[in-house]
Amino acid sequence: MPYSAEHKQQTRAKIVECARILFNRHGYENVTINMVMEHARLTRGGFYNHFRSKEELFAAAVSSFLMGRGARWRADAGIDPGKPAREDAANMLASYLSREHLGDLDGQCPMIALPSDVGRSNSEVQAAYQRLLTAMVGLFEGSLSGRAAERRRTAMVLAALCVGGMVLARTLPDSELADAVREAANAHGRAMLKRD
Amino acid sequence: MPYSAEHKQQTRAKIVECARILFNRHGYENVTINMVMEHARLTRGGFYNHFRSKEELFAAAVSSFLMGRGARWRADAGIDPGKPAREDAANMLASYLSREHLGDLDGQCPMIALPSDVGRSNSEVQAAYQRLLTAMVGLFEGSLSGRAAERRRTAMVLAALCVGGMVLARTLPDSELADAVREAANAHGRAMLKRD
DNA sequence: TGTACATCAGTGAACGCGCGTTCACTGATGTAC
DNA sequence: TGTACATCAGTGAACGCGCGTTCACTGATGTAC
Repeated sequence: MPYSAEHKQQTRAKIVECARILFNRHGYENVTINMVMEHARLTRGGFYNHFRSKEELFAAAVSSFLMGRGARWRADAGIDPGKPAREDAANMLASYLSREHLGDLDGQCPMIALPSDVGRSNSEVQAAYQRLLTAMVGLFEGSLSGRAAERRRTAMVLAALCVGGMVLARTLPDSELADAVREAANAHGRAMLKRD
Repeated sequence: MPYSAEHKQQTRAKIVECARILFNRHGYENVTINMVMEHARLTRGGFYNHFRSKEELFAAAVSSFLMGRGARWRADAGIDPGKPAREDAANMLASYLSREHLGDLDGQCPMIALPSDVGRSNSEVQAAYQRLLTAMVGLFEGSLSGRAAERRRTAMVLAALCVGGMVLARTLPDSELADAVREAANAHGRAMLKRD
């Protein structure tokens, strides 16, 4: 028997992690299989022992964010539906719209690092993206009070603010303007949570 | 003397218009010079009579949106600084976050069709993108009342809502969820304008 | 304990392909006379 | 008015290159005996 049972799985995980970082940094089209495999200290040819295609790798990379940071969002959202984890929502908002998150090109949420790449990819990738947004909306929703429909609507507005503020901030070359947009979105979201 | 003075300019404009549509539809990396030239009913080689590189074309394409729809935003924003053109802002918000705009893949605002492509492009492209956002923020700003700093902050929040709501809606495969996000952003923005 | 062996993760050369760009050319154009 | 000509927008074949993917192989591994 060759190698241990989890050896292959570990290699796969290493490839996905390298891919996630590289996709975040350079975008889907600008990352080559070769780049990914070299970063994982492997060679080109071995890739197809783990994935059927580059797109399958992309789906795995977007999903892997959900398993990491995204899992925490879902955990926070699901702790106790009766008790609104208000500070969880406030923390999420503040950290999502923070300067640290903006500068963290490698670890950034794919919703802001790769929005158009995902929009053009296959349904597997888009499903992973949707799960990510659903987790975020769920966290906000759980922390709000009032009627279900209204809570849901407010949670979606907060998500749109988070993503919109960061997508803009990421793209604007004038970093003062970028910070102003980010901070305006942050302050408005905070006020919405406080008002609730 | 060969050809008329504006003949070349017209050809160039046709190439830019075809490019703008194709970039919007497929993204920067997935559009080839050949595709653009064929759509303009020209041949590959002639491209370099008009542009030095593909990236220069991209900058021209993003700018061309500013000259079209974007110019209207700036005109609306600048009509009369003293008189807040409130219905202009309400119209902008409603039409930006409309289902029509979401479905109009060809004519869509580049801020939502190409956010990550622009983020990865050169400074010429990013400058065009920033001008687009500045025009949008300017329009909202002019329609609000209150102190300058507060108006600016609110205008930025509205812009983040517009872009965030549409970026999400464009990427979500579940179209009911996409509509819900879009509508939530729309309703919240409308309420902000009304409250002002 | 030691050896023979089957497995398959990983290697690296090669494949066909289409890209952005270059270049020698061609032929429609408007001017000069 | 008619013709010769210089210009240069547009043509289309060709360039080098790097991509995603395939494939014959190799050699580290853990088991069987």
